[in-house]
Amino acid sequence: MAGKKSYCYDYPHPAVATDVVVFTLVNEQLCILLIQRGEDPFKGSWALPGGFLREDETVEAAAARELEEETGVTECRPLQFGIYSKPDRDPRQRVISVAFLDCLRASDVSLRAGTDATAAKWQPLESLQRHELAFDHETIVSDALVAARKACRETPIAAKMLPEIFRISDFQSATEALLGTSIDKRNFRRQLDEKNWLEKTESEARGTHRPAQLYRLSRSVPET
Amino acid sequence: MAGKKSYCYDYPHPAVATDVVVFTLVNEQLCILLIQRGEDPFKGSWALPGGFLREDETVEAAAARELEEETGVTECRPLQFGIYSKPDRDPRQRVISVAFLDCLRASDVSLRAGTDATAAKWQPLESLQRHELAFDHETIVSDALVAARKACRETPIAAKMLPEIFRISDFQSATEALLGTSIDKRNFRRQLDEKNWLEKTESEARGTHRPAQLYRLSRSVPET
DNA sequence: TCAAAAGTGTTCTCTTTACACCCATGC
DNA sequence: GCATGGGTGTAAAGAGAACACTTTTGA
Repeated sequence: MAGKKSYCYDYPHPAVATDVVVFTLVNEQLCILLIQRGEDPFKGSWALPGGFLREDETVEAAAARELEEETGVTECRPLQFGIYSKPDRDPRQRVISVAFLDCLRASDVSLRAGTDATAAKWQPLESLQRHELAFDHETIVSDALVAARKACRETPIAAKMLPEIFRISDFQSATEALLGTSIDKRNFRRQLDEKNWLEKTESEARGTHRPAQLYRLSRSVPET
Repeated sequence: MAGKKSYCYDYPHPAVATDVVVFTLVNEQLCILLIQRGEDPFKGSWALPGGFLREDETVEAAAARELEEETGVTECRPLQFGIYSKPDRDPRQRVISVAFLDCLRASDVSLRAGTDATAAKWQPLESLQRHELAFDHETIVSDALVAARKACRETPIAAKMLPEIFRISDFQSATEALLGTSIDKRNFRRQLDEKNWLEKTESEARGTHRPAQLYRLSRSVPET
């Protein structure tokens, strides 16, 4: 592609990459997106989606681009939560990774094996085993979970895992899945209407029960 | 020094630098450390201390090293709070900056002009004018202040601006300077002894008033 | 009429804020 | 004895946690 051009500097420059921890719900279970590496090192292992920073983009833009490339989902605003810079974290060359997280709907994602990936999957966090991930991605995932839990108290990020319109109880389950705790229904609803995160829609959800008011994310909302 | 060796890669690699926002108190006023640039771009302007990441160190280590080089203060643990990666933020070349902050005692610092700096000074934050700083360092400083204010609610970081032993009222003034607010004395003391940040020393401060108990930072304390 | 989920208020506890006086010393 | 900062408690308001029953629908 790039021919044989090479880029030279007087001092060593690290490669800079972004890694993205993508959370979603599959059957009410909190999962993260993993891709299977098609190249050494760690060929065959599962790893976080990510890639190298390009010349003309910020790290935020790089993370959003990677996310779109791996999932087909556009208009993400991944949240930066860490930097990983141990000199030997990648055995090939020095790579500094800027880590991001985002939540999105599993149904919007068309899992696609990327350029250097052979497969992709949604991995339930609960059944993620130790030493299953490449590089230091285990550390990144566990830091991401802490950051996501913090974020979902301050922003409606958990709603990004839901359909465009949803019931309050859906939003509560999503939040509970992310936090790993259960929340009292009345307290959850009260705190919710002190914020301005949701707006009513005209529709209701029907089922073998009382119809439920449906909501969507407000337009004027603190993004991630 | 390094001769004419050069480092080549198949893809463009950005330079990675760390910038450190160092807070201290000079006459009860909150100040930050600035250095005057001896080279273009922005020759003669004031900027944050910082420098490039070396091959064998993490960004945290690089920030600590820079801090030591510019101030002579060892054993810092600067706190990472941001990344600045706009492609054109440095007109010479692409530089990504990982930003850190720390608090330290002005009396421990021997201000020294570094390799590419002609001078260094403590700049009172209050009298920092717009457009006075090089690059995007104004943004970095204002983000640092937000991060430092958050940190001083969670850790005794403000005490790092004080002598090794100090009165509670000193700690309160330092906290107030950092927060830019005044705090009720009794509330401050009550909240303080719910934490385990300080331990009593054997000594007292005397003056034309009732002697004051002196404290030091506890050994087992959440570092920055 | 039953099963299933929706929706709704009150009490208690804990945290945060506001506020004023006496104490020990040096001069 | 007076100026200076040190040290202390209580009440009110707000935030977070605990807790149970009625409503509406579909089958």
